[in-house]
Amino acid sequence: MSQKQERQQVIRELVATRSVSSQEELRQLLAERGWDVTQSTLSRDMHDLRVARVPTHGGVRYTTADASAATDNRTSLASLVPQLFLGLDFVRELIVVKTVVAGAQPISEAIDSEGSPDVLGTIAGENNILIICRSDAARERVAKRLLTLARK
Amino acid sequence: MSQKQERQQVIRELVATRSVSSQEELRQLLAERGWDVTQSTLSRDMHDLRVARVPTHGGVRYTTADASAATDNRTSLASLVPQLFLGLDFVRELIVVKTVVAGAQPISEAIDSEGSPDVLGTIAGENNILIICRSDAARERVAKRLLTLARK
DNA sequence: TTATACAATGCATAATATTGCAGTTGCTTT
DNA sequence: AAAGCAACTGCAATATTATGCATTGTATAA
Repeated sequence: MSQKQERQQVIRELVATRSVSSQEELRQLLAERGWDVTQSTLSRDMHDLRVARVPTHGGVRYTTADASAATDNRTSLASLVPQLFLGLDFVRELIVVKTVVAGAQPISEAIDSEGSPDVLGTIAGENNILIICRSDAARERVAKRLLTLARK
Repeated sequence: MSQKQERQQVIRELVATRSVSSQEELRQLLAERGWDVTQSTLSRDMHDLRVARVPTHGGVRYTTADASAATDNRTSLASLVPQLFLGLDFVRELIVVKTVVAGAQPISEAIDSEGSPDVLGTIAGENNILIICRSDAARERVAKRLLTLARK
């Protein structure tokens, strides 16, 4: 994955999980995580990612489109993940997938319907999915697959 | 209906039906229709109306945001927990939190939005939350924090 | 390796949007 | 009608975001 793609993935997650209100603020959050770029680059990233700037009660906030806008009856993981996936993390045989708002349910269903022997089952919240895998090795395969799909 | 309200209604329609890409452009559209205001006022109107600025293929356009995007009702754990928390239990890197009815969702969101590295993610049911932590040590910290907040 | 083509990025600056402040307008109360 | 208030708005100064251009990085072909 190129630097740019990785960075943009991190941006998607940051913007979805925190209340980022300027590109300069985002630049600092990225810097704390080791990504050193200028505001110019972020302006371009935000455009690439179609991250919207929406007014909130006392200011503004960046946000990604939610699942309702991105999903039109598509059900395969391959078509869902690039749109809805924000990031994942894991411990032992558990994977936690972060998604855009309302993105957990459709992805979760898509995973379940694949009936993979690696996956015991999934539980979806609002924007998190818990995937219970059969083993550490299984977890590795599942995580890798998702990450691959995520970068279109 | 006040001038302001009428104007904002017109703005809603304009923004919904045309591709407006700057407040200055909007100002001109309004001027053609007899509304003479400065861009400053439009900035305030856009905020009142929660009109989002979203990047498109070759530029940006304004669009009315849906409620979820504009709402910034992220409340702090510190204020939520004393009200809603009932107790917790854990095993390995998992914590199960019991809350009052309907208390799981808000606490869950508050935890997620903190973006703690100790927490991989949370899944909320009606009055139970599953918190997936990064490690046993992380689980200890998170549990301790919740218990501390609970007795304030 | 070197050359070539193109993507990615920073810098400086232009384009846009936000906001403090003061003046005006419109309402309500006395 | 006059006074008191709060909402509304313009102006000018700030703050934030976008972008042209030059440079640097990267992948590919020779």
